[in-house]
Amino acid sequence: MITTKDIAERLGISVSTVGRALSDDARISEETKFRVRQAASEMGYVGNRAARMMRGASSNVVALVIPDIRNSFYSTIAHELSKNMEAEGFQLMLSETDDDRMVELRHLRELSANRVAGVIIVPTARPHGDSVKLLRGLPHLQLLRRHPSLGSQWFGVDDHESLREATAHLVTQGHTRIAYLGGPTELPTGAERLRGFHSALSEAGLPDDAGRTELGPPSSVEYGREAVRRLLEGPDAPTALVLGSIQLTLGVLEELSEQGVQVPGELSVVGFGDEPGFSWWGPGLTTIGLPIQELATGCALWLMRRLKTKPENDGPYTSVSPGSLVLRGSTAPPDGKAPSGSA
Amino acid sequence: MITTKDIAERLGISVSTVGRALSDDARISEETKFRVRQAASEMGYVGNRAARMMRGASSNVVALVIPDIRNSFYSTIAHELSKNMEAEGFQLMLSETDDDRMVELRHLRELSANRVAGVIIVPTARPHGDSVKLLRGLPHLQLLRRHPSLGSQWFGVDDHESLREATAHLVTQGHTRIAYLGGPTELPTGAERLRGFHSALSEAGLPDDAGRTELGPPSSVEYGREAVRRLLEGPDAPTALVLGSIQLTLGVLEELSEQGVQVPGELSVVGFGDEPGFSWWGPGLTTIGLPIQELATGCALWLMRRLKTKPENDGPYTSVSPGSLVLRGSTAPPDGKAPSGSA
DNA sequence: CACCTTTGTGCTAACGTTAGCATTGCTGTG
DNA sequence: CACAGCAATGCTAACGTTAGCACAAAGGTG
Repeated sequence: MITTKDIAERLGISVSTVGRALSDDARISEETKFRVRQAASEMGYVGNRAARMMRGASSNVVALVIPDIRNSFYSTIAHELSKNMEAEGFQLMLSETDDDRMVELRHLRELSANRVAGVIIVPTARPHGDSVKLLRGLPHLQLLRRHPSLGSQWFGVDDHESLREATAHLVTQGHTRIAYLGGPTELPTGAERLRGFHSALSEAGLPDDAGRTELGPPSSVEYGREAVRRLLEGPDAPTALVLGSIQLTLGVLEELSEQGVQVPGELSVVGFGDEPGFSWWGPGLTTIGLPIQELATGCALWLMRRLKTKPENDGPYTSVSPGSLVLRGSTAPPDGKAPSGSA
Repeated sequence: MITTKDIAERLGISVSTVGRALSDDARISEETKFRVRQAASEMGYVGNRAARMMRGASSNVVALVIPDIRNSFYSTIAHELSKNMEAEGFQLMLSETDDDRMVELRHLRELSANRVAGVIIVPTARPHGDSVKLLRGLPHLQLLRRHPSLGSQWFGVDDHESLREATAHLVTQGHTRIAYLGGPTELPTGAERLRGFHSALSEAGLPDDAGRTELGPPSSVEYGREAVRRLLEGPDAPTALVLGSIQLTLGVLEELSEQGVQVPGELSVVGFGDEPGFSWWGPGLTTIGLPIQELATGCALWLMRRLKTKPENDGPYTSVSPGSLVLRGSTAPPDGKAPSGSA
């Protein structure tokens, strides 16, 4: 690799002069600057950021720590972050945890060793103590999920209200046997979504056991298939289903298609998230739309500002974006009942 | 940030001893090692890789340079790479080019400044001269697309054969007015796919003008919608459509759903790639399946080996994976003709 | 002409880590 | 007891860059 020393030797000047010429220092003559730049360009010089970091410069890398990039929520986020950060000269490091706290810890160790400038993290259910320590030493931001022992900067969506609204929609249509299929309550998002589901039921005066729930790994398509199979068995199968995870939704849709379940005839369904395929699935999937793009842009802007200014303004920050129910054809009153007021 | 010096001062020993204790050097007494590790752990010491790199250690970061992470091909690749590399202690840097050669160049400059250990790149149509220079100085690997001025290591799929097979399938069913909608021929993949399409037509003895083609930005869902609208206009609209890009496929499916086009009645369709929604779209989308996961694993293994061994074995390497046609319900003979032999 | 200022450049140290070489104190052997 | 050998540790330099200070030459001012 070419260094400033190589350029200096070739031009018979000192490394200091080369360094200053490259950083456009006012004290260097225009002629020298020109010759240095010429030589640097010819020789393919690229500054060594590791050396700059040793001199106190900060890294230009921000890490995104997420469960799985194949989840369209996360790839959307990665894209949006990348786009916003590229404009500011930052690079994006991608770390997938697979929702495994030990993998998360290993990644955080590496990120810390690499002295990344900041971290945007969707934490696992219970991050390792060392992960917490490592994050304390880094500007970081929690995304979607929120763990109390991490920093108090958080960008998320209103999980409770989203699920409440979705469930209320089904209640309004007259459903009384409604199932919820979502992630485990260990995850803050899982807990909030389940809570939203129950809120809607109790607000409607429905008994708590009106709602059947299946909680499982939120990023397992396969679990979605199994769970919906279980839910539809037996005589008192629910007439409506609300989902609390995009991957589970994908599994459910596949299974329902394969088994030829009539939607919304036999079962009303409200999905979670919005994928291209959701609009063309069966009668069109009514689903909980989330402003993921805006969320990611918000994160990017916040972090960019945080990294460019003094770290004084590190007060707690919370941004809760509302979801919105996207109405399509997959929900209808059960057994042709009237749309409302029949309980 | 805690350094070895801090640990040394606290324990009243030299930095050398601390460094050696942490790297488990045989010359250091067990007792000292224990004390150093204890202190390091308590103080939250994390080695500074920038400093190690200055001493000749190589980076543990590999960059993935792709057009857009939201494309499921690329998110699958990113996931697979990440998974394989994490096991070897490598981290993944993500750079999105948006198929813009200047953005690509900016990213490569940064990656080079950060002294990444290697690069896996899906190059833009015509990478900038400086991009080529930069890549020459880095172990790199081309993925899917292949540009002659870059290195001779390439992992791709058989674009020509995949499209030939897909088109031949339609020809066999009796279609004589077939359209191809894919990426521009400036992209090596676009050119190969188009060539495959034409190969199938000429093998079938069909005139070249039997095939209508629409070439546009391969990652624009919107362009897919517009293009299929154009294709279906007019009296001699094609009876079958083959696609050459996953994003264009998404656009086409949306548009066909919205317009209520009968598939395969009015139009037979062969998609590109395989997404969750493809199986439940209309009658099920017949599509060109590609072994993206295997491809990514191959890349990861090749690069990990390359980075761990001496760079002697840098001979040309090419891996071409075959695609496979996934038959579902979206293709049928036109106008109820017999499945074959009716031309 | 002595002095100050300006302009352009060089020298040196520092960042954190590590490898080579030097040093210290001890044990064992002749 | 002298000395070799060894175990444990310290000292120093080097990686590439940059900032502070020093320095030389030239021009301007009294």
